[in-house]
Amino acid sequence: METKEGIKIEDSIRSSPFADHFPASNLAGMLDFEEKSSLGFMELLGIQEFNPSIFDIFQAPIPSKESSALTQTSPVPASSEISNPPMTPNCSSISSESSGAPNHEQTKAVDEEQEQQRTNKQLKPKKLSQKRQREPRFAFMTKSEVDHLEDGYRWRKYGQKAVKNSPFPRSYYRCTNATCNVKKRVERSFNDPSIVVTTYEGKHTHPSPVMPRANAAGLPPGSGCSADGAATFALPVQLTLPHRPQYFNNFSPLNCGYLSSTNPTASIHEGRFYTPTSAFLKDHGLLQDIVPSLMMRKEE
DNA sequence: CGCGTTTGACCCGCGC
DNA sequence: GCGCGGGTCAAACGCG
Repeated sequence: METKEGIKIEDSIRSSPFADHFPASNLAGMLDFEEKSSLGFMELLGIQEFNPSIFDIFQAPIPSKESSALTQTSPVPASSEISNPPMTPNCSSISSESSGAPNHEQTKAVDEEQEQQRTNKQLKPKKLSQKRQREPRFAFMTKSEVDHLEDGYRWRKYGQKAVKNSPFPRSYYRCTNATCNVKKRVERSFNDPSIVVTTYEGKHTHPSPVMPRANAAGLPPGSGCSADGAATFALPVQLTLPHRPQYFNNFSPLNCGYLSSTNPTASIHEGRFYTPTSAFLKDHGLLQDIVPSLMMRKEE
């Protein structure tokens, strides 16, 4: 499944708009860490964890199938992927779920016919089968006692499934904004129940409803949590939660460019994972200030 | 009443 | 072709 759609780590790094901010040595170190570490569940996400920058997903999508080469260490499907074709930035998402799928008016009409037929046949006519176009995905692991981490957006749960070989169910969330197509999956690690794996899919088409300080802190429109789709995440923030999650590894969106560019070893804090919250709090006190600082570093 | 969660059924893709 | 597992739908329900 998803293992097929992994991304090539190094290529992604090099193609990353943040590549300039990752000294080669740092990158190597990070890769080494990724390769050498035998982290159990970490391996499950090994590739994605090391996604060089979440911003790649939105700025320079990478073809998935062609570039998948990183799954050799992942016995279990990976949790994130970059699956958009390398078209122009922002090419995929805003046009809703059907975007990218080859469905035009004709197919739409056909679909409606089929749907009518289904309606006659079944009690519960379901949505028709267009080829599902996967949005870019991005996953990270968080050490937290709460499953659903606050990330600045409002989510509505639309499903929950038992995960094979895991006692923990996987929850499916969708952004409550009607125009927004972003989804996320939340599941706990089988190996370490204290770890929450969150997988985002898609792009927010609206500003974060609870990130008022983003703009105030100097976030230019389009550079961060804005509606124009340049970047789409509100980075997970834990401002109000009693639990302070620990973001794992280099893959955390929070250390894309920030920590890695300053201290390559920071991301392997405690040998396994890194706690960006505390690090950021040192300098900024609030995670909301981090996002702008991250962006501003890019500008430097 | 509106919004979010729960949950069983259904759909779809993939591997065998 | 079939079965399995992931993903989604939508009715029912709960809560403020």
